[in-house]
Amino acid sequence: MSSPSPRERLLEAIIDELDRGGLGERSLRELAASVGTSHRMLIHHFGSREAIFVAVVEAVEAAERARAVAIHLEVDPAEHDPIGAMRSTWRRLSDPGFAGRERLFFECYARGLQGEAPFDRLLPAAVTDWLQRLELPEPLPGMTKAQTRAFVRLGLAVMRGLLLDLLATGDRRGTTAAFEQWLDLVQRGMRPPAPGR
Amino acid sequence: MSSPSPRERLLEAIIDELDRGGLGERSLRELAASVGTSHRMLIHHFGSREAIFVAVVEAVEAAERARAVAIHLEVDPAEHDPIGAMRSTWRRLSDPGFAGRERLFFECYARGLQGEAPFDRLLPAAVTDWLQRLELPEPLPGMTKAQTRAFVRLGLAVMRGLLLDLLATGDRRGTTAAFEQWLDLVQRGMRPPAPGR
DNA sequence: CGCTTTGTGTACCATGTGGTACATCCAACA
DNA sequence: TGTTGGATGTACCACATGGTACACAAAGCG
Repeated sequence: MSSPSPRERLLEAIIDELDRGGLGERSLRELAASVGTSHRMLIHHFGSREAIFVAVVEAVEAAERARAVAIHLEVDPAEHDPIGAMRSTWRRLSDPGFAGRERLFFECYARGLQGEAPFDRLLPAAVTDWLQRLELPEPLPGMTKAQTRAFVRLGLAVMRGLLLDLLATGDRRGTTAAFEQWLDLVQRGMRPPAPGR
Repeated sequence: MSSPSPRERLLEAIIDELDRGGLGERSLRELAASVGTSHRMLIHHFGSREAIFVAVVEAVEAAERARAVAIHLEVDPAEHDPIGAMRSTWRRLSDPGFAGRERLFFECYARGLQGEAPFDRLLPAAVTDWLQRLELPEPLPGMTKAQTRAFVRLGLAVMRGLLLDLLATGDRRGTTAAFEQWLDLVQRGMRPPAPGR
């Protein structure tokens, strides 16, 4: 609640700016100009260009973690409606308002894959964090524990894959239809094999 | 079979090099040194740094297209074993030998998402090309045509999402288990709802 | 009040950048 | 043979880069 330090204000402005346009090969000066300061100030408050990237990665990571927690809370309360929880998760993820943040996430992810510091520090958590957090208290019906883990992992991949599709095509309707297809499969798969109607 | 032009040889060396390490913020000089030339030569044969990136994107795009075609051919011959085709596709995609090329693909993809030229020209084809190519001649049993399209789209997302996971974690076993979970779901979903055993 | 800390602007630095000019080399070809 | 055209090396250009030195202003505090 105390007035934020200039560093915090700057970081927020930077991330806002990166939400549009990403970081790409931007120089300190470009970045500074786009948030209304001088490169001198960025160096002063962050120490170096690299340190800015570190701060950005940490922010992206924190946002990702917060999202995982939020979804965890939503899924967990054993209301036994995983389908509904998944659907609302997708609805939130596919909100156009988040597109910028997600593009930034994937940019960091990809640069991390190439071993570029400091983006690579995002990777270990990018998958395992979610898997840990989404681990279900007990196996799904008809599955072993390992299968359930694999299923959750698959679910994460579905979200990421469709998100990648959505960001590239902008086709929210089509990707949502694909997601509904997923929910359908899950629903059918979770019914015992031969219910005998 | 004629001896390749120096430009072709250079491009191949460059892409080989990018398979390890990506392009990141590499300068002409770094790039030249890593493939054993001078930056002077790269400019001579390509015209500009940007033009090199164009050539790289085209190569990545061509590789992606070739992969789609190969899979199309494998899936199409109506041998009615889509599960087997998917499995072998995943086995091929998850081959560690392709990891470099896939990292490069995702890097280009992410940079394209940020609007960075010339990577953005990869995006339109990155999804629709696959969907067109994988379009099934007739709807899957129990699905409308639109649902079948959505299903294929979902399948692409599963591959991409799991690939992203695999590249980050290196956990081929775990991601393959997740993929098997997917195949399982598909298999169960494709059976008519109540076969009556 | 003076003193210190912090934020900011101006000017600067060495280095690296993409790109060019020009000379040289070498192989193909008449 | 001489000539030509592409490949290559050296040297260079103007400019942008990340980072620094230093001066100055404002605010907190004794």
